[in-house]
Amino acid sequence: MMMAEATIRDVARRAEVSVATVSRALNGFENVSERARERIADAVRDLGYVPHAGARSLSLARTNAIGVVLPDLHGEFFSEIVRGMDREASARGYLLLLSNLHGGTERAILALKAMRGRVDGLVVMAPHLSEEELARALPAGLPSMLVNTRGLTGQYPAIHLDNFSGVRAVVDHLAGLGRRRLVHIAGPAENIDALERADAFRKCAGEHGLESMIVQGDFEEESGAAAINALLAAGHRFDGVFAANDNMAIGALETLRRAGLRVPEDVAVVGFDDIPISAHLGLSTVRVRIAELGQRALARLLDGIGGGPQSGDELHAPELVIRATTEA
Amino acid sequence: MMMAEATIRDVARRAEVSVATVSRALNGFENVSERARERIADAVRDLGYVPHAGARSLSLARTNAIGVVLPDLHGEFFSEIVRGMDREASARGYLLLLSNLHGGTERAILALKAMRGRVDGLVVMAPHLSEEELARALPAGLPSMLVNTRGLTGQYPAIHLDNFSGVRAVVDHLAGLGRRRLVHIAGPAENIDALERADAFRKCAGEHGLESMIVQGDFEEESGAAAINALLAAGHRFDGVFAANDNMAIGALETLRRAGLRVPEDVAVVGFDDIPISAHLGLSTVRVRIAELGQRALARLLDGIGGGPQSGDELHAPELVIRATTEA
DNA sequence: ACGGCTGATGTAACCGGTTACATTAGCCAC
DNA sequence: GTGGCTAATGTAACCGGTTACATCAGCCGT
Repeated sequence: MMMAEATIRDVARRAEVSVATVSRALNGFENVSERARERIADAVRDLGYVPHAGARSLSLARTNAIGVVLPDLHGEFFSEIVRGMDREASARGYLLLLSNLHGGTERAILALKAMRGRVDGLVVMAPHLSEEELARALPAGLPSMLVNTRGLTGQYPAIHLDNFSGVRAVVDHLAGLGRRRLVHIAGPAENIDALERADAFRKCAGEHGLESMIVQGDFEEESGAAAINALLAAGHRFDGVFAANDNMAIGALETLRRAGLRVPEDVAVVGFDDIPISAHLGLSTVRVRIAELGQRALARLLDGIGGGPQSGDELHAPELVIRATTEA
Repeated sequence: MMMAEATIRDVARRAEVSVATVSRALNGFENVSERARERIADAVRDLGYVPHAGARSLSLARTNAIGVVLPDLHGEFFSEIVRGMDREASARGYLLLLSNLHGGTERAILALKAMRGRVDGLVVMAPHLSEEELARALPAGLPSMLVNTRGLTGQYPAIHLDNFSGVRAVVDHLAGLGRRRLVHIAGPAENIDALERADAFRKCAGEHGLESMIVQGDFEEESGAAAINALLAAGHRFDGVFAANDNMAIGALETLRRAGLRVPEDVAVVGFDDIPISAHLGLSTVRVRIAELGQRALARLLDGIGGGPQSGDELHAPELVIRATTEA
């Protein structure tokens, strides 16, 4: 059972035909006689021959694989985006070559270069690489799709989460409920989504003429709790909290209740992401269909490889989900 | 910027040396003159040369990639096991080639064969493939590690979740609390973990001399709720529920409370997996360190490829987590 | 009977790297 | 000056597929 792996030449020898004929037979060409076809099928079975995908892609200049380069992502987001990509990839006969970007800039650049010659295209999500670094690292001539990554607009097709429309829906909703003093718990400053959400919040709250303030968080539950504790201790008054993600919203929610405040009567709470737990807790939030975003990114990339239009930026719109933390 | 991608021969020509010298220089061999080294470095920079990993692995018979073949997994489990594998892989300079096994047996076999020549080893989790199918599908000569997969013991190294010890801890715990009439909500019949948990439950409950029954679920939250509803409607009495996973336990928990039963006073509830939401709901459960399992699988596989001992089966022990649904 | 056509097959170059082996240059000792 | 040694380099085969092109057999019409 542990025989050395057979090559196409072994098959040719055993079937007493040439390698060209074997190759043609295995790839379903018409011009192969029935006799040859049978002999080859027998030889393949006897030898347990499986084509060497690496060699194949070298001569075809085509790998049937797509490289996926992601930063260190939190559980739900990571698995959902990969699931979406996988859905599209396997439907179209592609494999996914995964590379997580831990470590510094240099390692990230190496990781990107390691994709050359392994994949037909790249989906890159690299929020912490600068525009120049990214331009330097992306192998020239490799079709690439940028996801939620700043810069290089126009040079590469990209797909972004439409943070602005999500935030606007939240602020409109809170304003519609008559809330007048809002707090935004922001995510880490180096995160592009966190920044966009904070900016959008500032702008939308301003348009509604609401009193608003922004406190810093880091996307973790504890930072949401800490933010609320600090505000309460400082004697701040507010009737609505909008956290940049659900984790922080949950921390905020539990802290508010522990402090004796009623949600939503005294304070309304809204998150962002719609992670599974949010439904259980009745948290109003903005649903991001992450899998769909991943699927869409891959679909556009593959269409581009197939020769379709290499269109520019695309926005992926999220959706407001109203639950108990904003409606009695 | 969109020049055709340079090859090592282009670099050699521009640096006015042979391809052999370029190859040696780029791979850090000693026997290359300083002068040549510089000229080559210049040429590489000017041309934006990036080695073609596919060609490289063809001649080296080494890809620095590991194939990961998983069934359709639910969010948390999928992302955690991949995270664990990625942690180990990227620490050792390997990439992960991901293939999800949707579709039938034939597609699964094709997916496994597609790995030949792309990877140096395989981590396979294929609970729905029979032993013969698996033996037929695994490319001969490709080091493989089986995860939570029945059969082929001895032929391939494997790592399994130790369902038995987890279940025993649960039943011991419930018995220790004085519970005497237990219900087990089982997972889908074709799932190996579900089967093992149900078997272990039967055995352990028997050893304690407890009254026990098993009802069928499908790992989804709704099936947990449905199971409880059916039992209550039928007038069954019980003081402990052990669901084969947390999702079903949560469905059961909410249904019990909605029916006016107190948890844990009237009925204790235990799940399995320890998904993040369980901590929030105070659900007692069995924690499976999934990432650790994935990491361990990859580590053993890589050790094996490196020539280490190809040891046999390994059990991955989970841990009982006691929370509010079993302790007042 | 023969030229031309069609269909099956084989030969060998190629994809882009690595590397065994041959070759050359440079240096030293005698 | 020459033989022997070492270090640097080049040539070409090889990894395992694909495919352009050449070849060849068989069949047709005239």
